[in-house]
Amino acid sequence: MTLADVAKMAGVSKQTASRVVNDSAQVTEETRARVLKCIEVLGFRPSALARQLNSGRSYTLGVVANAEIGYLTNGAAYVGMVRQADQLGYALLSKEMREFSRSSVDIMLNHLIERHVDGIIWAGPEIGDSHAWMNDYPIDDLPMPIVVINAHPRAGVDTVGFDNFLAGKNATRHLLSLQRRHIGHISGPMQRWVSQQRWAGWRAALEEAGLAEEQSCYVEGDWEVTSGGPSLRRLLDVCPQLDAVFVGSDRMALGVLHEAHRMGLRVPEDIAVMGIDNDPQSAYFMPPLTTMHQNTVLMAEVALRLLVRRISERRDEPYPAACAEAEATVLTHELIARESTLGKSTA
Amino acid sequence: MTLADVAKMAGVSKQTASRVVNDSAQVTEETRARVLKCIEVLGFRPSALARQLNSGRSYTLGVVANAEIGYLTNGAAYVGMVRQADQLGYALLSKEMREFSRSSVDIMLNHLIERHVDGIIWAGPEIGDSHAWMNDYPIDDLPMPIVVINAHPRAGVDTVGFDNFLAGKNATRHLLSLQRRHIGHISGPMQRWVSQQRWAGWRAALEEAGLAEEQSCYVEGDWEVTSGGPSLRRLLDVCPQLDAVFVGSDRMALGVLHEAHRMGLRVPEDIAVMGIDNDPQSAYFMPPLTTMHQNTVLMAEVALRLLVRRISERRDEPYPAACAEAEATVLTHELIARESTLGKSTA
DNA sequence: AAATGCAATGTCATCGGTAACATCTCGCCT
DNA sequence: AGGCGAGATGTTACCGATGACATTGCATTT
Repeated sequence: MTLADVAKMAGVSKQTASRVVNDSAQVTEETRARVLKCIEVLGFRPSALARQLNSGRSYTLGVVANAEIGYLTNGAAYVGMVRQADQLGYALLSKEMREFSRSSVDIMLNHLIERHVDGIIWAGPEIGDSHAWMNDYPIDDLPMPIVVINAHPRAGVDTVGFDNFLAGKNATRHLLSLQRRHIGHISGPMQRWVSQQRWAGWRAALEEAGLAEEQSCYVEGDWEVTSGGPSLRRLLDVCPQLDAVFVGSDRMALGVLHEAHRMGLRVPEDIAVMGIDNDPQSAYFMPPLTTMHQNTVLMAEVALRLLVRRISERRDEPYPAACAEAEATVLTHELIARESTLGKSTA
Repeated sequence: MTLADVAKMAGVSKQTASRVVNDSAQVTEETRARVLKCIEVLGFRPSALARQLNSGRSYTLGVVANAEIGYLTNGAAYVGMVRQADQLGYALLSKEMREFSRSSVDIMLNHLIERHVDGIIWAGPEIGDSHAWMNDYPIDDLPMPIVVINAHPRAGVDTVGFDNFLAGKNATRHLLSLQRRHIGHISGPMQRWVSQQRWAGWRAALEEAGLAEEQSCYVEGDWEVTSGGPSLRRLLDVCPQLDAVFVGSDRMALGVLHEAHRMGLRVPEDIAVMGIDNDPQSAYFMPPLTTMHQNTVLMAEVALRLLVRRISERRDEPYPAACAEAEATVLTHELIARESTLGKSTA
C-alpha cells in the first residue's frame, strides 16, 4: 500500500495525501477526512525508508559493542539506551565487533554509514589500542557524530564514563581506613583501559599510605566468576600476609568469597573483600559484598542524550529539552559498604 | 558521495558504476579499475537505504522485548541473536515494549513495518493474554514473518522455547529422588506463562508421587534476588516441615540461600534448594546451587535461523544452509546437580 | 561485404515518499 | 467589473540506487 494507492482511491494527488499524513494545515477538512478514511481502509503505512531517503535522517542510532554487550546489559545499560532512544524517537541498530583491528573498525563504520544511522554509540571496550583509530581518523570527518562509552577521554571525542582511577583509589582507601595493611588486587584483563585505571588507583592509594612495598600483591583475572578463586590462591602465594583484596569485578569477588570459604579463611576477619560494579546480587553473597557502585544505566542514558544533541547541532536544529543537560562526561561512583569488609561477620 | 558522483568522475554512466559496485561481469577490467579508483578517492559508500527502497529488503530484523531484554542478555541470548544475525548478513533493530495492550502491540508492529524490517523476533514475555493478538490478527497477514521466543506454542505461529512444564516436573522429581517429602515452590510472577508452566510441573511431580497435600506449599515471587528471602519465610509459615524448595529462578534462589543461612537453616541438611536457569555464578553460591539449565543462547540462534528461513521461503528464495536445521521448536533442559541438594554440605 | 552475435555501456523508469513551485478557485476590495 | 491575495490542490523533480531494455562496437560467420 503506497501513498499513490491512497491518493488514487481518494481521488487526490500524492502530494495532498502526503499533506494529510503529515498534518499539514493546507487541507480542507472534507478532503482530509476522505483521505484518512482511505488510509484506514487500505491499511496504509508510510514507508520510513522512502522518507529517510530524501530527508537524510533515519532516526536510527548504531550501537557498536562486543560480546560484552552481555555485561553492558547485566548492568542494564543496554536497556537504558533502548528506553532513552525510544523516548527520543530513535531506534537502535546493534552491531557486534569480534576483534578490534583497524580493518574491522572500517567494516563496522561502513556498515553503519551505509545504513544511514544518524549517530553512533561506541560501546566496544577499550582493549589495547583498539580506540586508536579515533586519533588519526578525525571523527569530525565521519558523516555522523559518535559518542564513546567508558573509554579513555581523548581530544575531539565525546566520551561518557567513569573515573575508574578514582574508583580504584577510593576502594583501596576504604580498605586502608579499616586498618588493613596488606591489600592485594585482582584486576580484570590488563590490556583493558578500565582495568589499568582501577589498578593504578589501587597503587596510588597504597603509595599515598606509604605502603609502596605492597604493590606487588597483584594478580590478573579475566573478570569472570571462574577466575576469582584461582586468582586468590595465586595472590596468597605472592603475599601470604594478605588481609584484604580489592577485586576488579563483583563476579570475580564471588569466586574469591567462595574460595576463601573453602580455604577456611574468614571474611572479613582474616581477609576483607571489596568488589566493584554493585551487581544486584552482591548484597546476598555470604557475606554481603562491599562494592563500588557505578550507575551504568545513567551512563547509557547520558551518552544517548548527548548523541542526540550532537546530531541536532550538526543540523542546526534545536535539540530536545531532555538533551540539554547532557554535558556530564565523567560520572561519579559510590561506595556501598557491606559485611565483607565491615565489622561483624555472618560466616 | 553518490554513485552519480563516482560515475561522473570516472566518465561512465551510473549504471556502469553500479555494475562495478555489484561485481557484475559485464565490465572491462580497465573500466572497473578506473571506477574503483574513483570510489576509493571519493570515499564512496553505497546507500543501503536506496538499495532497500527498490529491492524491498532491508536485511534488518526487528527484536521486540521488554525490560527483560536485560535478562535475555543475562543469559547472553541477545548476544546470540546479534551474532547469528551478523553471520547471516542481517542487522538487528531493538524495540522495547513497556506494556502489552493491544494498542501498544499495534504501535510496535507499525514501527517495524514502517522501517521495513524483513522479519521479527518477538521476545516480549508472555504476560497474561499479552500474546492473544496473535490469534485474531493472523500473523500471515503481516508483511513479514515472526518468530516468537519462549511463549506458549500456538497454531500458525512459529515458536522457539523450552518445555517449562517438564523442566519444573524434572526439577521436583530430582528433589523427590533425594527423599524429600515436603517440597515447596517459589514461583515467578504468576501472570506469566513460564511461571505457570514451571508451577504446573512442580504440582504434577508431587501428584505423581502421591504427595498432593503438599501442593499448597507455594508462594509467588518476582524473579528478583530480593524476593527470595521473604518468599522463603512465607513458605515456612505455610509449611513448617518444609525440607526442600524448588525456586523459579537462580536469582531468587540466591536470596533463599542467604535467608536460610540467616535463619540458621542448613542447606541441604535441613532444606534442599533447587533453582532454574543455571546462571554462571550459581556454581559459586554457598552452597553451590543445583539448578536446571536452559540454553538460551541456542534458543536465540535457532529462532533467528528459523526466521531467516521463513523470510527466504516467503520470497521463494533458497535459504542459507545454516538455516536448514532450524526445525526444533522445543529445546531441552538439563539438570545441573550441585551441593545445595546433594549430600555433603559446605555450610 | 553483409549479417550475426555478444560484450560493454548507456538510457529510462522505478522504488515511496517530499520539497519547491505552479495552478486553480474563490472571496473581497476598489 | 477587474484585480488581488490566500487557501486548496496539482505537477515536476529529486533522494540514491537498480532492473529492463536500448544501443554501440567489434569479431566472427557465410
